[in-house]
Amino acid sequence: MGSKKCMNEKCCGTTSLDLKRGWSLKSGGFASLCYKCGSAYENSVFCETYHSDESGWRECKTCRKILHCGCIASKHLFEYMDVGGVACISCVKRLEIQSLQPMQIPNIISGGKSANKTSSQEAQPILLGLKVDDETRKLLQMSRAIGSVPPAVELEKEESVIRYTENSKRVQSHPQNGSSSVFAKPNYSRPKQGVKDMYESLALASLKFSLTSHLASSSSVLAIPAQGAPVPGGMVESNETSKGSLQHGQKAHHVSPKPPKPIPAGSEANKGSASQARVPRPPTEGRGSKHLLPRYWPKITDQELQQLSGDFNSTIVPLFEKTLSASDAGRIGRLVLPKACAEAYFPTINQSEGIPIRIQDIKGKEWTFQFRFWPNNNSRMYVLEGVTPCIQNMQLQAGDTVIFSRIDPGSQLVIGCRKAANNTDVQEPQAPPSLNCDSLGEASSSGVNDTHTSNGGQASDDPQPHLTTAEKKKARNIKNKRLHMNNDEASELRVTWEEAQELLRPAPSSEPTVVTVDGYEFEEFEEPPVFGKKTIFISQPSGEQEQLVQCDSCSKWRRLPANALLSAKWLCSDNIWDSSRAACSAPEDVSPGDLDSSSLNKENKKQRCTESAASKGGEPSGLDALANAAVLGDSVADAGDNSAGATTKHPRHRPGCTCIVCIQPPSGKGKHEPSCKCNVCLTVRRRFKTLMMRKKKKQSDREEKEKEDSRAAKEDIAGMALLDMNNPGKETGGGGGNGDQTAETSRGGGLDLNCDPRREDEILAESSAAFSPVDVFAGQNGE
DNA sequence: CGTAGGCATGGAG
DNA sequence: ACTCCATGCCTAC
Repeated sequence: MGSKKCMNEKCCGTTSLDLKRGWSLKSGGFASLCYKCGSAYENSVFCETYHSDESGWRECKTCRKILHCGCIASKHLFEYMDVGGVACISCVKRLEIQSLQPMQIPNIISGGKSANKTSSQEAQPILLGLKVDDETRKLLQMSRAIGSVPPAVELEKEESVIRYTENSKRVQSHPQNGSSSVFAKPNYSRPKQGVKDMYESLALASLKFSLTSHLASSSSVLAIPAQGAPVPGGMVESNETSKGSLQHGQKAHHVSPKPPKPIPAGSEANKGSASQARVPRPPTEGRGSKHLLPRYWPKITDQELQQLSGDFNSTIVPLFEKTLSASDAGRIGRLVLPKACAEAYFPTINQSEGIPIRIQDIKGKEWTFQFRFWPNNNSRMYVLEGVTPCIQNMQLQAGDTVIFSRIDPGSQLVIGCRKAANNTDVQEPQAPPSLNCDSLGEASSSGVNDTHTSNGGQASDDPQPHLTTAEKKKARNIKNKRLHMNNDEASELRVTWEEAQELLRPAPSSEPTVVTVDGYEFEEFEEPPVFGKKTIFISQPSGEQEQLVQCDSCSKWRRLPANALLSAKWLCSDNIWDSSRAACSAPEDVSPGDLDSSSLNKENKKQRCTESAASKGGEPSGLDALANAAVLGDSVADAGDNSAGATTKHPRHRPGCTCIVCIQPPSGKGKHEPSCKCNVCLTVRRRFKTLMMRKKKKQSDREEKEKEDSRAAKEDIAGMALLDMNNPGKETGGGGGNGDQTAETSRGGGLDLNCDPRREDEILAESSAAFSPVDVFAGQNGE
């Protein structure tokens, strides 16, 4: 495979066959370019055989992008770069190799967009050296053989030395002539990420090297810090070698045993299973994968890679990965692509609208996304649009990782995923941690997925096996952002949680211990609660309570004893109380119409509830009242009270809704005993407690604020406060006030059934004159 | 009013 | 000082 010739007869290289692949085409594919003449050859037919063995990455002197890779062409490119020639396929502005004499130092090379930023700062070449002697080479080769040395630090046969100065200067020395070419990074005036990456890379090498140093403890060396120069992450220690490494041929000494920034892959490597080591793989070829942060390096095990390659019967080239942010995984469906990755591995786009791009998932299913960008601060922000279906298909959420790979030949892009090792950081507590992309099934390898985990690989040993430091930070970020929810969001969650509580049932086997708190009795259970099937409690005219439950299979409603405890999933066949109804084929206990109509509107329902309860002489309250409204009441209404007319108020109220509105009892009726332990009373007490706390807090806040503001425009402020009182929760004060009032008045002083539950509570808190849980019912009921 | 698109902003590195 | 990018915000539909 590797032996290719440039077909351009005028190519300066003539017979040499050094083509560099990775030039993206508008078609979405990639071309190979002769780095000498720039001739492009579609179909990436070159170099495949070299990728695995000769990968490495270099920085283009012109554009500063990381030209990478593993192909032999890039290695040659590197060599030419060493002698001053630059054939960067990324920046296009190639310097003819012949135009420079060997070792002519292209100190500042024009071309890169940041080239103009360079210049003046000619830092002394304080070096971070990477020097290898034969012994080291053997060691590294061994390490590489077991997968513990990232390609990023793989060796060149010529033992080129790559060094980085403190100020991001890069020095290369070439062993063949013993001299060095020094060229400044265009914007080395600031510590650039790319340099940090380099540091990390070297640090990684150092770490891994040290991890494998038992193989040859006496051998030489890797990362050598500069003279007193602090090395990011403190991964290497200063050493005299730094001076030595200035001069080619001088051996660097010594490996710093001090681990660099924790790069978990390293620790994995330490586990010895090379093929399963989740090693961050440095950028494969791609135009200008410059400064591709290690966090984006695809972390995939050799085993995964092999398996996936096998699955696809092709060569899989992991490109990059990204941990999904909240917005990536959100409903907007926009996945922000790291700029460097987008520019390196995706087709070049010139229009903001971008292009549709087709990406396969592991199953071979093809997704089409819109690959586009937005102008952003003189730069671009690349996004993939329309990813929601794919994300959902893979059941990914924030904190999980998507991995982009490429299938060769053909350059088909593949998207895979890796679930966060511990979703509890960012996900709901009940979500079990998962390492697999369920939707991707077993074929999760190839960097595209986490096959090894599904194969019972080593990941299970390591709580956070594959997370890089950056990822952990990101995870923390996500976590923090989640924690930094504003009050509104928190309220939303509270509501959800309260709703969830309605589904909690005591464990069947557990007996409650009754404790009294503030005069209220609570049942405590030894066993954790279980989620039960949501049911509707109803009261028979006889006063007997029942509950209605809907079959998860046929959706028919069944009447069950009130004390029946149901699992979250319930089928007719589970009806042990009524064998005649223990099959889906049995007629429904309650007509669907009753239930459907019950979801119409609350106001109607409330009225119906009142009417039906009154007419039946019962004293339903709370959930019972709701249930009656939902079932019996609706029946009544359907039979004779359709004239009431449906409104759109409070459409969320449905059978089983336990909001404070729905569970209120009819006016003047249904007062329970203070010690009543029914669901309604417990719920009300709980809510009452919350209300009081909020009220107190709100009052104190308000008082404080009023104290501050009272000096200025007292009357106006008072007016505003009055408005606020009238419109609690309204951020925009004035406008809606009258309308709301009118609405409420028209409902006879009742509640706005459309109101936000949070507001609902506030209204309750402020409108309830008497603060007994039971009176909360009555108080809001227009009495 | 809800949603989506597009851009702006600001924190982090 | 600068870039990147997560997310907020505004506007149009």
